[in-house]
Parts: sequence; C-alpha cells; structure tokens
Amino acid sequence: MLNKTRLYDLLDFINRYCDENGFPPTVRDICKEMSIKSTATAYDYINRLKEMGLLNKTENKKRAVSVTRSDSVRVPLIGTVTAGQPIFATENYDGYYALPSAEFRGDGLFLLRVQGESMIDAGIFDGDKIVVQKQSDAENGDIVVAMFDDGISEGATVKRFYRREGKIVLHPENATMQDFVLEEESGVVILGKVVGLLRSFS
Amino acid sequence: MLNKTRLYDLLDFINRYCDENGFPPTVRDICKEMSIKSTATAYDYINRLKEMGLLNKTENKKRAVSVTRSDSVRVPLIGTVTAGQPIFATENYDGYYALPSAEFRGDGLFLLRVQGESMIDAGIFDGDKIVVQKQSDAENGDIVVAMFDDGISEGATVKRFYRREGKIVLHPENATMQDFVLEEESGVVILGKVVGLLRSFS
DNA sequence: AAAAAGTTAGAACATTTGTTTGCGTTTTTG
DNA sequence: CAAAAACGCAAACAAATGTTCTAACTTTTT
Repeated sequence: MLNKTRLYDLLDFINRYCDENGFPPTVRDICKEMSIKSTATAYDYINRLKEMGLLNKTENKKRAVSVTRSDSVRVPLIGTVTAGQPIFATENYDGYYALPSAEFRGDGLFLLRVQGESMIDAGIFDGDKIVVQKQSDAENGDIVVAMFDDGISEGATVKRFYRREGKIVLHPENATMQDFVLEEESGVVILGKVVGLLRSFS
Repeated sequence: MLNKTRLYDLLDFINRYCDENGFPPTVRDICKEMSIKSTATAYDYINRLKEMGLLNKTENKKRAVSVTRSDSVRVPLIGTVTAGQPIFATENYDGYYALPSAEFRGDGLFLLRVQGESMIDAGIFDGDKIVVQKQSDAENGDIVVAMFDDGISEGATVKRFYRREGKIVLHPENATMQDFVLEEESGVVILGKVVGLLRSFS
C-alpha cells in the first residue's frame, strides 16, 4: 500500500496551489512538486484520491480537479442592523464574505453589521458582524434578527427571543435596557437566527 | 465601445463557474454561456477584463483564468489557549480556516480556540476562536496572546497588555480576576496580537 | 455616403495536458 | 524462494483548449 502521507501531501499541495493561483494544477505540475518522474504516477495518485472521495475530477478536462472539501462558504453582507434603536436594515448588498465551512454550513446564511450595544452581555458588540441563518421562526432563547412595525417605529433588530403567554418578547442582553413585548399578530417577522459572529479589531 | 454590462456578466459567470466547479471555465465554456459564436470573441473578452485588471490570466495555460479578487485567506487553527488558568497551548494543527480577506489580511495570522472566561468583558467568550497576528511586541492596550514561564506555571494566555513602570501587566478583562504583573526579563513572550474573533453558536 | 474604427465569426493552428500501454523494480504474500 | 501484487517510469497518443488570422458585419466618424 502506498504511503498515505504522500497522498495527503498531494491534497495539501492541490489546496495550496488553488489558493495561490485560483485554478488547479495540472498532472505535470504535480509531478514537479512531488518529485514524481512520470505523469502516469501522478495520474494514479489523483485517481486514488478520487476513489477515496477526497478529490473531484472531471474526466478528459484540463485542470479539472478540485478538492472535495470546499473549505469556505460565500456569505453576503446585506447591511447594518441596529441592536438598540431599531432602524431599518439597509439592504445594501455589500459583497460576499468567505467564512469557514467547518463552522458554518448550509444555505440561507447572511451577514449583518451590528450597530448598538443592546446585546453586549451576549458578547455581541457594536461593529461586530453576525452570521444569520435565514428562518421564519425561532425557539425560546434563540438570538434572532426580527423586523417589526408597531405603528410607532419599524426596523430590524437583534434580540434574544422568547414566546411567553401568547406574546413575543424581544429581550436585549443589556442590563440597562427594557424588553420589547409584542402581540403575536403585531407583524413581527423573524428574519433569522444568529448562528455566528465575526469581529475584527481595527 | 463594447457594452460593459456584458463584460461584468462574464466576470459573474466566471465567479459562479468557479464556485460551482472548483476550477475556472474554458474559452469554449464561456462561448456557450454567453451565446458567443466564436472562441476568438470570448478570448477578446477575457483580454479586456485582464487589461481592466479584473481578471488574472496565465498565457497558454488551460483554464488558467482567475478572478482577481481573492476573497479569502487561509488561516491555520493551531490549538487552544486558556484565557483563565494558563495551560500550554496545544500545538495541534487543526486544519485551515478560510477567513474573508476583506477583514483579515497579511501574513502570520493564526487561529486559537479560547478556553475560559477571563476576557469576557472584552467580548471574548469561552469557545470563541480568536484571530491572532503573529508579532513579538505589543502596544499598551492591545489584546495579546502571551507565553510565560515564571517558575510556578507556564503556558499561553490571552490578556490585555500594558507596560507600566518597567513591568509587564497582563490584564484579564473580567472584574473578578487579578492582573498578572511580571518583570520585563521574566521570560514573557508575546506570541501575537488579537485582531479578530470568530464565534459560532452551536 | 465614404471611411474608419470597433466587433464578431469561422477556421486553422499550436500547445498544453489528460490518458493509455508496456515494461522494469520493489514490496508483499503464500 | 517464487509468485503475485503494487508501484513507478518513459514514451507515445489523443483530446481539449488557448491563440492567431482574415474576412464579414456593425457602428461611429468624417
């Protein structure tokens, strides 16, 4: 049996190569890197990795290998949401962010910039970006992004969600702030559940 | 002048194609998608985009186009660091994580899992992953990862860094905890400065 | 309307690159 | 130890794909 380390080395190389160049290596590139003297050997290696399910490969195409584990998810940043005073989430499409798929998977993810201090006790600070999983309902204790229009103000906000005695409670994680208590039928819309957070100290 | 919209459509297509397949399209793939009847035309388009700096392309190579904006950085997760009791950072290489290059750039980045509550007031919670920029010095107020060996205990820890009166102060951001005060020559080693944070609510 | 510039097409060409075959060499197996 | 399997190599082949050329067509300019 061929030394498995070598196969994983190859996998690493393919990954590195893709990162650096934006496209996969050829069989001959692999030869050079791995000090393999024949393209047939490299070709073999590739097929092993394919059988092991670690590599995708389309036959007869040039540079058509790709590492199975796509290690990042592209998630759109769609605007800012205020955690304090509810202001309408600006639906600015602000480009895509790559997040590690080891942490975040599935469809319907998006990012929102957080403005305000209302979730500070939950470790969500002003300026953080939250990763939101799109869903229209939530369970008690979830941190959610919710939109409401109670006639006075409207907008999106980040709060911890509770359903209590037929009412919806949006609870800011900040000792100095009050809960929002709303009727079920008051037009509260859950946009999604907060599943992650990204912060960068400038 | 050729309709620019069409060029941007092409750029979008290349992006989409790469996302879906893990490798870039060929000139002929582009023809099909854009309803272009000649490879020469598609070839032209590619060169325009290259001149505009929106596309990288290596000559004579197959599938060797790549969209300029490389949107993610690969950062290794190298272990766990305790924010409370200093325990040695397990140098487990735990694979690479993709982080958005819009937020994190440059070399010498790594990730550490945080254990403990000592930085809770700075919004760094137990289980968070911190993004660390490798550097051997720090400025007052920086949050750093530091190693020390004072004879009693040794290990790595996350603390806010101050240099005061010839001593080094490692300040936990947790009201219930004490500062570590160390001599300059006591063998404190700054591993890096915390520049970001990644959290995923399980 | 004529000329010029820009754009597309079709075909041929040049190269890169995936794939196959057969033969030594090494390692495992009985 | 012999047979078999696994492995690696070189060379040749075939296909995919980048590149170039010239002519036709379209739009803009004079």
